[in-house]
Amino acid sequence: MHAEEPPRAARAKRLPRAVRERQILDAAVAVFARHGFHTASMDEISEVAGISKPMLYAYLGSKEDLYVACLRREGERLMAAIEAGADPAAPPDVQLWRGLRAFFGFVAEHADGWRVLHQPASAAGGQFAGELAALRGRMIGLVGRLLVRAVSNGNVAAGIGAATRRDTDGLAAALVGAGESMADWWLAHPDEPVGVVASRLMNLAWMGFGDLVEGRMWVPPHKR
Amino acid sequence: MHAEEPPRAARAKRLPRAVRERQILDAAVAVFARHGFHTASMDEISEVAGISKPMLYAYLGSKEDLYVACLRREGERLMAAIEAGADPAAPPDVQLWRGLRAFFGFVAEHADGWRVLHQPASAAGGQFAGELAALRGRMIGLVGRLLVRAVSNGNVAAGIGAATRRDTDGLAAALVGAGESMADWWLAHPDEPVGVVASRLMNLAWMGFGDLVEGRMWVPPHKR
DNA sequence: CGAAGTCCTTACCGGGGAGTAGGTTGGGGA
DNA sequence: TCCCCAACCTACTCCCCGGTAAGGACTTCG
Repeated sequence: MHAEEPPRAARAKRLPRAVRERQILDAAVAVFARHGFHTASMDEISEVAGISKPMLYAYLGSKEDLYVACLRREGERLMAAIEAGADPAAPPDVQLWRGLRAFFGFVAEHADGWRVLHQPASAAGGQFAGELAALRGRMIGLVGRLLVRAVSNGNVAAGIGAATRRDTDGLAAALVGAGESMADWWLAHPDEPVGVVASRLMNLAWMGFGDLVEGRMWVPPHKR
Repeated sequence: MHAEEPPRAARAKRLPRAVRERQILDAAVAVFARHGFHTASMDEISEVAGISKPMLYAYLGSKEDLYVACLRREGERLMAAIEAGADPAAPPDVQLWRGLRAFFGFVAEHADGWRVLHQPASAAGGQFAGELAALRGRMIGLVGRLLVRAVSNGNVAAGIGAATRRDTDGLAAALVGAGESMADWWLAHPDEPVGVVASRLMNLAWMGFGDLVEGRMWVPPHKR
């Protein structure tokens, strides 16, 4: 039944340890990004890496060790990307600008790494991912319509006038994410009263968007 | 070995179906919140619910069905809480204010529900939860220090002067969450160039915080 | 009292996947 | 040329956990 065994020379043979470890980590990141930790199988990782299973254990240890290794490598890469553009001498707004550029740059270049870092979710086969996405979509839609209404009551900021719908959708997603994140933070600081937390986010969100409505924008220094 | 079998009357016996279903869902939400979907076992859920395993399957179907039921119930509760305070006649800022209050109110009263909805993560036994939390902490620290520096360069907003450190930490968490969320949104709209996404979040974040630095605040109408 | 139906349990099955035992190949040194 | 060791694979074992079969007890109605 193993009639047409492929020449097998296709799989580069007997590589030095460091190279193999890189290959394995790359494969693991890809698989973990697609399936999440639990649904990912060591068999699939070994297959993607073009290697047999015992090699994984010989080089990277248990499945948990391997996952931690992925988290560490991608995490370090992310932090390195952000800190690379850091310039403590620059004014705060420029620093923030550069940090955001670096962050989104990382996401663009290492989408799988970002997925591994951010969504240990996606665990099951996209089944209740649908449920969650639907709920999230409803909330984003709610906020988005609110923003659209607010925009139509004020002056549309010049820079975002062209693709308003896109902008409001993206901003709505950001607001929802900010709310979720602050909620997590709140769980770690339970002594804060509701009003303080809510008004803090309110100040962040509304004052920012209020400025956009009135046509004030932050622009990168020197045309970039 | 089953020497001192407890009277077992402690477990309320022979309850009507509706009550049992509520008990089961409550237990499932608690367990899923603590362990995530995959690491949670039906045995543990049945134990927490004070019931035997086949009852779960008789009443709620498979493990996935049960999980979906939890998502739906908690999701509906969340949406209901938010929509309850909605008043389309109110001005946008008041609407947003009420929505935030309702949202955080839900999180406060149904922390487990929120966890189930938001972090299908936490999958493994808090092991690499630590890894992720550490990375997130570094990023929040980075942003937090940036905000502290920015505040000390401007006028401290009157309302947040007392607990500046807390405020900046919370705002930093919110900004990080907004960034993560917008990153996810971006993955669903890959045609957007980096600069557009980054500057959109920049406008949201900085203009909002810029106002705070200059002492301008949004205040709830009529002292609430 | 007996029949009927519902609630509930113990005790098991089967599959999938983490982890391993042991043999095989190929290259570098004597 | 021959040996030896490191890289590598095939082919298992074993456990955990989702799911179920088959039967027991309490309650209610004729």
